[in-house]
Amino acid sequence: MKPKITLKDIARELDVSISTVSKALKNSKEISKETKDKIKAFAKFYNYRPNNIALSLKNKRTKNIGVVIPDIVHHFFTTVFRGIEKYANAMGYNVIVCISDESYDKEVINMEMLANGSIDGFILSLSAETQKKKDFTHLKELLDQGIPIVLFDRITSEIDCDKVILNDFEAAGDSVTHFVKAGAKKIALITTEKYFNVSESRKEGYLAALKLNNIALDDRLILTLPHDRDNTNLITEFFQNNDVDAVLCVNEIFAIQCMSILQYIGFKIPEDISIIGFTDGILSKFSSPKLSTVAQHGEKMGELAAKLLIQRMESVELVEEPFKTEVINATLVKRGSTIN
Amino acid sequence: MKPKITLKDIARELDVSISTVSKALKNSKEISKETKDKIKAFAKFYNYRPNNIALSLKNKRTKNIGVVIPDIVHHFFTTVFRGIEKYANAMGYNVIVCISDESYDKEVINMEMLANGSIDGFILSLSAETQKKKDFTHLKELLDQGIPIVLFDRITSEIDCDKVILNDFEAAGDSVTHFVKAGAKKIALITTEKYFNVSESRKEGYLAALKLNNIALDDRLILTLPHDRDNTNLITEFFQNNDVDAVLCVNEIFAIQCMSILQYIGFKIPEDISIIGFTDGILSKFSSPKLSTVAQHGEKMGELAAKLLIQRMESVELVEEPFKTEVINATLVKRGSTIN
DNA sequence: AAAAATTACGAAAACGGTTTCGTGTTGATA
DNA sequence: TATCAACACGAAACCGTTTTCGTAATTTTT
Repeated sequence: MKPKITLKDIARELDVSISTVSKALKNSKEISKETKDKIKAFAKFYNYRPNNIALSLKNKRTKNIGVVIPDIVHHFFTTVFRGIEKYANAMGYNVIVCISDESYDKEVINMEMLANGSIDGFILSLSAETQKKKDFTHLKELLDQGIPIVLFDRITSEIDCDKVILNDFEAAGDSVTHFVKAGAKKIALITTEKYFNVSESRKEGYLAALKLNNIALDDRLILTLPHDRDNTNLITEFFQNNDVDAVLCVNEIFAIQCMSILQYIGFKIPEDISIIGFTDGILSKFSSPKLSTVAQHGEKMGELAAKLLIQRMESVELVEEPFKTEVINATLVKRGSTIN
Repeated sequence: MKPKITLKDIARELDVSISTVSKALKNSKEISKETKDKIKAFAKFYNYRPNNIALSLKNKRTKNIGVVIPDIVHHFFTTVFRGIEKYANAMGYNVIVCISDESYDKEVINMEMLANGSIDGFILSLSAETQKKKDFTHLKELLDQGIPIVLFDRITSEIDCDKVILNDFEAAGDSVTHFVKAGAKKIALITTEKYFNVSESRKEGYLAALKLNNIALDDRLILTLPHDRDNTNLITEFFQNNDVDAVLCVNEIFAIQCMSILQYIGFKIPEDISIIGFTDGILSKFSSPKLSTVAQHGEKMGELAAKLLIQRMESVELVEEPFKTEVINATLVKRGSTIN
């Protein structure tokens, strides 16, 4: 076992001062070539690497980014995370992940933990509970302390910071229009209970597109499903009681469930009913027929979020740039569950 | 904007020494009650929190765990990660994630990056390239430096450290036996190219179980699929050319692909052919019929890995305990793709 | 009343780096 | 030969903590 070597160790062994060692390793021209060579050779031999913690303390920057997401076992967040990690890593940053598990308390505690020096900035997507509570004081305080934050996907207008979102409104509208062009008239929406800003935007996009296409809104064609429960019966009843020829689902799981149930009842997809789901995840690619989806480009979103954050962190308060909200354009991936 | 407050700030404002402040906040009895109260009140008011970096430098421990996994957009690794994060967080540790992306170089670079003080220990699953190369010097060096490592799932016998694995051999065998009990005779295996120790163990389990059940091995019933390519044609041909009544797949995706293709060709599942896949992910739960799978209990695996690591890190070299290899028992989840 | 013990605090070192500011020794210039 | 710049290096401060040790001042003991 050979423990890590420090500047002090090198200085002692070579009988020079610590400052000389430090300078020599940074190739300072204050130090003579011979001394530098000697020190470098020694350092190399013993595989010297500066201690990150000491550097962080000295420089007052850790080169760590804190990422707080509601859930990791979730395709969209996973892809966003990959984007963040990729970009951050390329820029020399490490990523510390905390999972809020949709809990307000965990979100707050984790962020406060990390804020005490462990990270230089945050990327986060609000937990469901935080969105319900609408209490963002923890974010405000961090921003007050000068810690930059980038919000993505699950954002709030109450906090002034950089943000990355999807054009949910337009994407939902485009899906509806796609249905209409294929001849659909009775277009259903299957969504989740409120307080998710993304679901709301999608619903509004759905409503707007109906109006745009001169289709009267039929409230009965909007099915709102509870979270974390078996929806099979609700969905089955919905399709038995309503005459529908196209369905837009705000997520992939609802879409797949619809498809299974519809096929079980005896509908043909896409001949009888077309389906589009949000989130272009693994389920969509392996269903039969393959599911047409709104691709959210999570990886791109993550990269962009990381880019915004790093820019903000590295622009050492020169001319406070105004906060940006970047919009990622979702794209409709047409597969077998729609008539194209 | 109110910047973070330090001990020094408090000391200056209250006209005492830094040491007094530090002691007061730790409730040392060296300090009089009045002084303590005064300091605590001040600290509370200004929301003082000790700087993690300074603590890390002082204590020579960061309370950070480095997690290196080949891929995050992968159900199994994601669940393992959740288990790690959960346990680590409960124990007051943070988790820094690096994705090796199946690359040897990334694995090495990331680990060396983190090893210079950023973390106290590693949890990792080897990248495909590392397994191919069989070069583990980076791990050996870290262990030499006294940094503990826990390997999970994709492990190697060449490194002496704590490990957590799945009983792949037995799980595969149990699946085969399950097929046999349901009356199957011609049992196929669909696997990946070598160098994944897990696939190898599963194959051996398959072979052993065949022997145990007195079924002669038919080489033609083992299909080895390449990584990262469209396997549709290979699978289709396989089933057209071979008479099979049960299939064991080493992962979920192969299983789902088989099921789609078989159904497309005209087979009924499970009446004509039964299927079992490894990895109890989201695909299995939403296919029709639902896929019977070998649940790997990733979360449990992650928790256990984190537990082993933290134990190792906190047992400050009192009586060097021997390294353990813990085995997680996979369980067969019987769903609609098998006759039960 | 002198000695001893306790109380309450501060100085300083340490963790591992970076960086500013001397300073003694050269060699070149006037 | 006196002056001065260049060279090569070291001392020390600093980042924010913790902790050991020293020490006045007060209280207790004898």
